[in-house]
Amino acid sequence: MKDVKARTVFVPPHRERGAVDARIAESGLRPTAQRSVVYGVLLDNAKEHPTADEIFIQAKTEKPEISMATVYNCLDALVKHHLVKQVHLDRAATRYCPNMEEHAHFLCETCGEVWDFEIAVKPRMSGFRVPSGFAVTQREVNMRGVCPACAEQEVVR
Amino acid sequence: MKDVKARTVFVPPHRERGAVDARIAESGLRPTAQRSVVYGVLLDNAKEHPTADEIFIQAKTEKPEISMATVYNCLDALVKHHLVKQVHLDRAATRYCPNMEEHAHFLCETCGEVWDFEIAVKPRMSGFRVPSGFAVTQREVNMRGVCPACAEQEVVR
DNA sequence: AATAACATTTAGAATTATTCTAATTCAGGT
DNA sequence: ACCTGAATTAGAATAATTCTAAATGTTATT
Repeated sequence: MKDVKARTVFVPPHRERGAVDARIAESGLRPTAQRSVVYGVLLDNAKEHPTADEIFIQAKTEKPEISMATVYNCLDALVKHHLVKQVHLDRAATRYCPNMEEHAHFLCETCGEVWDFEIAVKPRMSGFRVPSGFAVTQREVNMRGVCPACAEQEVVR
Repeated sequence: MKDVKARTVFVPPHRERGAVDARIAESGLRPTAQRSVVYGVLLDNAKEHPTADEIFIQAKTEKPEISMATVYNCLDALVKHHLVKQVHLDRAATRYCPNMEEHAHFLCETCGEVWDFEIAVKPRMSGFRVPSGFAVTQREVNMRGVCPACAEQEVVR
């Protein structure tokens, strides 16, 4: 699997960078400089579903003193406050996604890129029956397979 | 989150232990002693969605010479041959599931147990639109929330 | 404005899951 | 029995994440 940046099919609504602090505050979190940078980086790179590490590298260009531990702290805080969600596609590093609309992820097993798939019908995890008594607060839908570009190459080969 | 064994709502069809080797062979894998033990342990503990580590501990009681690397090797082989699937619920260790029927997983965020949720309608990842050109070979649906037992306790408290 | 109380950040060490490596063992075909 | 390749093994190595303790920053209280 090549080590390539992930792209997306479904482009999440873009958020103006100036509003980042406001959003953080609205969520109930104190908007510290570090949280702003981390969330900002994530918003700017939503399509790439970056890992903590990738976020750290980018955040460092904006705020060189930031530490890896802080990136993890901030991400955890953002996740707890529902501004960001984690994507667990495989054994590899967790990816982060600031698109909070219900959508699925697709991992191309050939090139490693990650894509967003939107839902057709409204929400509701249609098809899955939640037994009574269980309170579902979060859903994660992941698919794997081959993306169009890689499928093409296989034919050629 | 307490460290508790996982239970299940949906009990996967039980497989007789004697047929384990046959199944492995059918999948195209050579049924070695280690693969039999690993797959057997997994079938016997399907409800618990064990981690590689937990499988290792159990496998060791049946075959003391088995090594952790072998458990990983076997699990990888079983996954490749579609006898087992990986479950990526969070940052923690990957869990393994020998129930290959399409179903979802539910993680109780309070007690840490994992449950199987069956699908209501037939298959088809209904609700999610797969853009044309993408070939989906595998799906994983995970939910998180609070299980009945934990919900009960919260009320009491 | 000073102080106390608390939250956040930091660097680096520690932990954990997983993968890698090289040597050894095993199984099937000749 | 012997050869060849596959599978297994122990242990080292790696990678992601968490932990720790100290330092810094923020807010509330006086």
